[in-house]
Amino acid sequence: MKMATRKEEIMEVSARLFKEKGYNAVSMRDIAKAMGMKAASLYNHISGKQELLSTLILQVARAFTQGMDAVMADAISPVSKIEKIIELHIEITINHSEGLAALNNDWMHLENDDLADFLGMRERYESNFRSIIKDGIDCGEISPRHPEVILFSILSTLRTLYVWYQKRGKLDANVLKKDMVAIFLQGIVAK
Amino acid sequence: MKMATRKEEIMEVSARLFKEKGYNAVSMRDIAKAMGMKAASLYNHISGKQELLSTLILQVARAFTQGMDAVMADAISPVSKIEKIIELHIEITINHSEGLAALNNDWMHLENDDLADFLGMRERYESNFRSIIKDGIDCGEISPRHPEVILFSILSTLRTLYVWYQKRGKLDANVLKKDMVAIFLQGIVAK
DNA sequence: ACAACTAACTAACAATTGTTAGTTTTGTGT
DNA sequence: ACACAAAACTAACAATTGTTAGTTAGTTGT
Repeated sequence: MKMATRKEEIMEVSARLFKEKGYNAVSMRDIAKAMGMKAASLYNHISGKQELLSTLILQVARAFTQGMDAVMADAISPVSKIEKIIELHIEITINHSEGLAALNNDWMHLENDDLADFLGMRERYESNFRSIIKDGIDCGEISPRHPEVILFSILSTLRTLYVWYQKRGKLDANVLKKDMVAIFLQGIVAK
Repeated sequence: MKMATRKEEIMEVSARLFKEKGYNAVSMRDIAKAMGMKAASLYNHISGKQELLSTLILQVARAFTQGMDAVMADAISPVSKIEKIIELHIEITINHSEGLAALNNDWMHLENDDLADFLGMRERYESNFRSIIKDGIDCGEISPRHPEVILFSILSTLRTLYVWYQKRGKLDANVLKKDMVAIFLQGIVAK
């Protein structure tokens, strides 16, 4: 039985609103109105506004961490790892589209341990990605450009995927993956 | 004489704060404190918080529009145009670093005409970029991938440039440009 | 010295914020 | 039918928000 708890409903609604206007521009009363109830009633299900944000963000962050760990454990070439990372981002974009906006735009409003957890995961993620690129350059599989530029070119695109994915009328996930891999690996110039 | 007016100082300080915490998380009292004065005193120089945001964003948006117009007027190949666009973004990133954050993250808090102006400029910009890519594909200069995927891959990276540019200890603008052009045109795979 | 400006100040406002306390309604198992 | 828990409600709170009014200090031109 696919029974969504009331708490999960609140989280979905909040995620949608946060995505549209940002964490600070959404009031508890806004969330309540979208749920068809009064602000005070929300507190029967959640501890506060912060919980909404941190649950949302850390959930997605853990999905990334977990996915990256799997990629790192795989005994494949650096370029194949990058392909897997692109797949990972597409999959998370499809399944956590709303939470991704909060992660990208509102992580700085996390507090204390939640903020530290997030930053830790982000740093580990980037550092894993960086080492994949460096390995690729060292073994001659990847062109010897500045690793940081490669990293941020790919990562910026992957991180912003959620903005485009639904706006541009549902391009198929497989087409998207194939084209993105082609662009980053072979470039856009016809040969 | 390089005399910055008080209003310009306020705009710089606001831009810095908006970049760190986002428009809605910065109060007029925050801005005032950073300026070493009281919130009410700000109103001797500006009309309100909205003016700060719209001035900041529309200034940068106009720089983009102007730059794109110049590129479109140039009688060069599609790929050369894309190179020029990359240059344009790097230049704006260096000169308007702070305003870029507001443009990227807080444009939805613009009101009325300002919002309409911004959306108009953004749409025109993207549509110009899209037509350059399509021209390139039509004339065989660019690989026949989904144009939308090419567009958003490049544009996402360019738009997020400001986040990385200063964090990663000042990599030279020329190196940055050379590597980014190489990555998008030739890809990252060694040949 | 005096008038005119500029730019700071203090004090206060109405609205909105997240949240709590206490109460009533709704639904479920016995 | 009754008890119990879940989940909604009303009312209110202290704090913070953007902004205005009125005042005072500092600078400049004559």
